Amino acid sequence: MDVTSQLRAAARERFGWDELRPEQAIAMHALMAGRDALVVAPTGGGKSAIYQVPATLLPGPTVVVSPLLALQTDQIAGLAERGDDALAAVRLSSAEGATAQRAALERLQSGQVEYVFVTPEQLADPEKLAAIRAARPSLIAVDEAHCISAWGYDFRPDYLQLGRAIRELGHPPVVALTATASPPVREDIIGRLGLADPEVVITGLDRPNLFLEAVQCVDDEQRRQRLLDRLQQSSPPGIVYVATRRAAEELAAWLTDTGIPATAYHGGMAVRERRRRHEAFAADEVPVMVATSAFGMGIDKPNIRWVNHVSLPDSPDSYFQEIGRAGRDGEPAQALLLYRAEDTGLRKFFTGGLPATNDLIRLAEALHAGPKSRTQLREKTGLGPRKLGELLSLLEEVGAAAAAGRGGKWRSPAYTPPLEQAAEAALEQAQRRQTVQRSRLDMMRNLADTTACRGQTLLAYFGEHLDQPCGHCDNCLTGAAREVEASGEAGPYPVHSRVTHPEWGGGTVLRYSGDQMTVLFDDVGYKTLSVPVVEEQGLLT
DNA sequence: CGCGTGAGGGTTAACCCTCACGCGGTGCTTTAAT
Repeated sequence: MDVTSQLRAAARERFGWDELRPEQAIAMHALMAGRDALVVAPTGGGKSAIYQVPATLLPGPTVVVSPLLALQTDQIAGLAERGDDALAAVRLSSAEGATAQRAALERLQSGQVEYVFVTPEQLADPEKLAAIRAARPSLIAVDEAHCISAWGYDFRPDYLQLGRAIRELGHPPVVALTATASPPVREDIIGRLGLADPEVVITGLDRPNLFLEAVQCVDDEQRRQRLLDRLQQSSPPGIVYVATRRAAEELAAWLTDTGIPATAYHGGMAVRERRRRHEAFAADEVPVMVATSAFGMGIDKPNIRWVNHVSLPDSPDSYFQEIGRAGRDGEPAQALLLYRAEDTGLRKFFTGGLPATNDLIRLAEALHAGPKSRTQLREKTGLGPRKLGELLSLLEEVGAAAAAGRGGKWRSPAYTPPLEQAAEAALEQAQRRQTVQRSRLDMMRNLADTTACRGQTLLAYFGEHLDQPCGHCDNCLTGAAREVEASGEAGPYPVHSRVTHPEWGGGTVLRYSGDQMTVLFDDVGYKTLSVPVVEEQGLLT
């Protein structure tokens, strides 16, 4: 039986899926042939199948790396529902007691388990990693892989160590899955995981049933009023995204007072309360959810009619992910962005500052004095766990830190640069990342301000090209998009061609709009340039 | 980075301005005390 027939048979018999979509099949074939893959596809687009089906055909267990325990719980429940021993799944996490963990590992060693769910933090534990390695995994799936980029650098540093964990597990085929990833994020995922010539599968990102709008507001009062006006005309269920926990609570209370029953949701609430509210929303008992970005991954509710933003997201990546939760059923849905110029301040703050040179030097020094565990390094340098993770990975990137064997310790590599030089290189690396992140925020601002077609602008950001204006945004509706289109310069360089700027280096042309062009530079991120200026001064080559 | 807040000073006395300061998201983990 050939691979295609095997995959089809497994999908039908084990999971009850009669058809495999072409994108699913392409990715599965790559994995079956021993290759890595990166899949960008919307939630609910059958991403899980891409690892679940090949897992049943490959000889060993499959390691599933997933960021949230709640997400893992749902996925394990979904597999258990099939009632098939060949789909047995276990989880290693802080939610399991010592006894449960031992039992899970024993089942894993004796070959009774097909799927092992873990967080990146679990793989950072040398003993657990060794136990998983002993079970000889034949496939690794990294779900919600954009978390590497979004969280790895400061929030959850173990995300940056996934590449090493994969190597230590013998680098079986790896599939990274996410609903959104702009080119820099894709590059980050591939680089960080150490994917080798992966099969990259990107499904259509345009969402014709989503109507996109953006309105700039002068103050919060006006913004609230506009939101209220809109909500009074909209049918629930819907999500309002806000930037802070306090705003979530206050806005939910205010809407409720005004006659629109709303519930708040954010990361500061007790886990049980969060789950209760999430379930109430899923069951249509709560019509309006006012939430921070904590309300996101794992929401697979088909009938969300609108997603409104009452603050500017930090990037088109986040924006796309958040509005993407509306209209999964294919019925018309609205995405309204109410923003203020001042919103960018908070986002810049969240991006974080640059590390102190002193801290970098002290850490490099401590490593130089001999191999140390994280705990020892924290004692030696006085750095908090999060900061330590961030600085360690920066030093690792510039060759001034490395894992010392498999014991979870860190050391200075043999040819480590001098302390000051290492610190300077690490700082430059952090600066580069900050510059790129800020350019993504600029692009978000751009997307909000533009009078051009928003669908085209958004897709261009992701490196995709829409031949025609999208026809489902406010600017298309008013005709503003057509005017911009009509005044558009014929670009001197084709879309997606490579160019070089004297100061910013190499980049890729993404889009022309009016007399502006957007270029994604490898080192400094997204830039918008004036086409006449570029032509007159011969800025690009 | 930029907002809201409260203290303090200045004063045509009940308010106005200035300035400093705190605050702000995302979740894993593990552990100590009830």
